[in-house]
Amino acid sequence: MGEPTRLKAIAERLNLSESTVSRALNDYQDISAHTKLIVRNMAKQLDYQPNIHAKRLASGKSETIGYVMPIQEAQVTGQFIHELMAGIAKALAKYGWDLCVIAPQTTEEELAIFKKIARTRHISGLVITRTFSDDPRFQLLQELEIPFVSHGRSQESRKTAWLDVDNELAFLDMTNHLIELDHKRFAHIGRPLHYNFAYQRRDGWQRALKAHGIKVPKTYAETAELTFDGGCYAMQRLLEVESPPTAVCCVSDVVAIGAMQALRKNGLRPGREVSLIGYDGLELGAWLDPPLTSMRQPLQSAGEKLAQILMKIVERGSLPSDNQELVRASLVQRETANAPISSWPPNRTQADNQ
Amino acid sequence: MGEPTRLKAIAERLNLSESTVSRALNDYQDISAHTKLIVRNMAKQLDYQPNIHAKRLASGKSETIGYVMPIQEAQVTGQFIHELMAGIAKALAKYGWDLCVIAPQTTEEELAIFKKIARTRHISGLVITRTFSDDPRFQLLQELEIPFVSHGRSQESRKTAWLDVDNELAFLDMTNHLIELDHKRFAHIGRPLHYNFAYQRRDGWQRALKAHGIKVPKTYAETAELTFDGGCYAMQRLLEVESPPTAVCCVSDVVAIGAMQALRKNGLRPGREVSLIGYDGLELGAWLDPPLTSMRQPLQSAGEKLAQILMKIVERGSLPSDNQELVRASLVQRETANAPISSWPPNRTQADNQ
DNA sequence: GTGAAATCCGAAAGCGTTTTCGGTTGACTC
DNA sequence: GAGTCAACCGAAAACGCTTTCGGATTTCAC
Repeated sequence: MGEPTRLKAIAERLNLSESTVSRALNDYQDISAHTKLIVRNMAKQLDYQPNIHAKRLASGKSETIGYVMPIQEAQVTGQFIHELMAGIAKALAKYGWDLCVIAPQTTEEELAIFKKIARTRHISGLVITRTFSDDPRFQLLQELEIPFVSHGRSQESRKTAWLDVDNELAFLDMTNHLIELDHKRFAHIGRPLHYNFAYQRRDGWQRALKAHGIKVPKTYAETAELTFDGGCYAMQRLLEVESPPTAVCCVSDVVAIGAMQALRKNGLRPGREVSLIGYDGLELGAWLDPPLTSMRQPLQSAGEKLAQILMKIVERGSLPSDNQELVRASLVQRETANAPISSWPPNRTQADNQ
Repeated sequence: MGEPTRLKAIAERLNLSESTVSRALNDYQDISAHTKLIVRNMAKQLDYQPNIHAKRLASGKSETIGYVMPIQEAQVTGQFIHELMAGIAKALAKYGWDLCVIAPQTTEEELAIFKKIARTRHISGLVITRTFSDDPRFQLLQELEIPFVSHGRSQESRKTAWLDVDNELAFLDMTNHLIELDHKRFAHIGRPLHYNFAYQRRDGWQRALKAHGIKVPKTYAETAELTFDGGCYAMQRLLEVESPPTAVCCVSDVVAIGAMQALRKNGLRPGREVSLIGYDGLELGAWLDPPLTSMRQPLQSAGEKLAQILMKIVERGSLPSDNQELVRASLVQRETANAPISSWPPNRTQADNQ
């Protein structure tokens, strides 16, 4: 393969100094247009690629951003993470930056890694996802002065950079869609604690109902673990209340899929007696019977945006608080959200007498 | 945050030279045990972290491996990739190596990136996945002398390092399982070309049949695109042959899920009239109705092994051809593989007369 | 035609490690 | 007690780039 081309080689060929060549390639102002041109041509001709380690050592910049890959909660986040990472990597590649994956096994390990990064600075910025409402990472990263951007917000994210889907709006849209289908009784399967988005999604649901003057019993606000089983149990409980809902807004697709299972077990068909909408827009929702209606957030483009925001902050000192952006999720119409049917729910007393 | 600790600081504190400190930390033979001890203690005390760029520049090693993340064929590879990457990252982290994600948009771009890496050497080895039977990457990487290990084989992989699931054995096991359930007519939905594993899986199915002296019509060897629709169409065709099969081995879970859909459309229930086994062991298979029986390969541990193999090759010059390993997939028993029922298939002439 | 101001480039000092090469000890042999 | 040999450490040269500083030209105004 031969030795790679060095700065030195270009300099010698052109009878220039290394420093001139370096500045020409980096587009310094004090190099003439003509010199820049011939240097660049020669660089191209020799297929010059700077030694990245020397560059980073000399400049003190690492041009590498880290992505903290969540692994604790595996539930179908795979697709999600994959698309997001693809977007991040794509945007970074345009500028020659690297994407380095960090996969801590525990939160403690994660925080320890942050501290290490703060000392070595071999990673110039971080993208974090799966944010919690009360998320220790936000404070630590700010203390350590590590530039970062989060996909999702937290209580602590007033002054930090983030990109988030407008969860509240998504659930407002979702609920409105069901209202337009002429449903009257709307339930919500949310998540008890922890994740920040859970609150926002429930709020969106509530706001839509309030805007239309719709009141629902407290029992309609169910919660579940973010798993298939969680959704299944929650739906089961909803079916057991006095007068069960005809439309259910689910905090995630996985939960919705669990809910579908509960419906089937009760002899009901999702989208007939009870309409369901999930959230995540997972591809696999299309493979179910019936295919799951859902809300989808853009992921690949979100990844690209995250990378761009981070580069802006790292490179150009952009203020984190100037980089907060909400994106809108869109409805993926499939077959679990339809107009209600008149025969459901059956008159409870009748049903009880059977 | 203060300046990070440098080698110099340790040297000054201990009245040693930087070179001695460096060699002490790197466990050179010509440094006394006592010196090593005090140097290490001081390093710990000052929380010393070497400047990674200086280290890599000086040593000429990058201690970074790249993972080529497939993005073209998104179909549910997300979970797959996620688990594999988690394993890779975990193993690398133990040795302080970095995992750098490369996400080429096209094959051409991928090959161009390889060429760039060959020149810069800023990545010391690659992990590639989704291998094709006729895969141009194998030859190029060998030519470029870039160390790499593949997850999956290719025609060209005789002399390269790989880790692969024993696809043939997996489908042998899968088919044997159905044979033990007392099925008599076994079909296979495979994939036409391209992917290497497709051949192996079909061969495993055929070998099991041959070993039991079972003969099946040629029409039982179906092929499909690796998608939901592909599986759906293939199953539909299988249902239309003279005497349809009672057990179907599917090349992937997604294909199997499509096949389930085709069964339902024909008023059949997967696992009753027709048994199905998928391949991949996707979590989502458990959420279907009925839950899909499948074969699962270890992914996280595969990732770890891949990383270890690569480090061994890069660091200790281990021969690629000494690093070829087959792992065995295991059956994930769920509910789509059961004993055949006597009422199926109906007598064809009867059915036609209805 | 002088001085000042631009314009352009080279010299050289880093950046923080690793690694080679010698040199200084002290112990050991006979 | 001279010579030999380990054992241990320091000096210094890399590694390949960036960036500051100043010097040499040229340009321009007057």
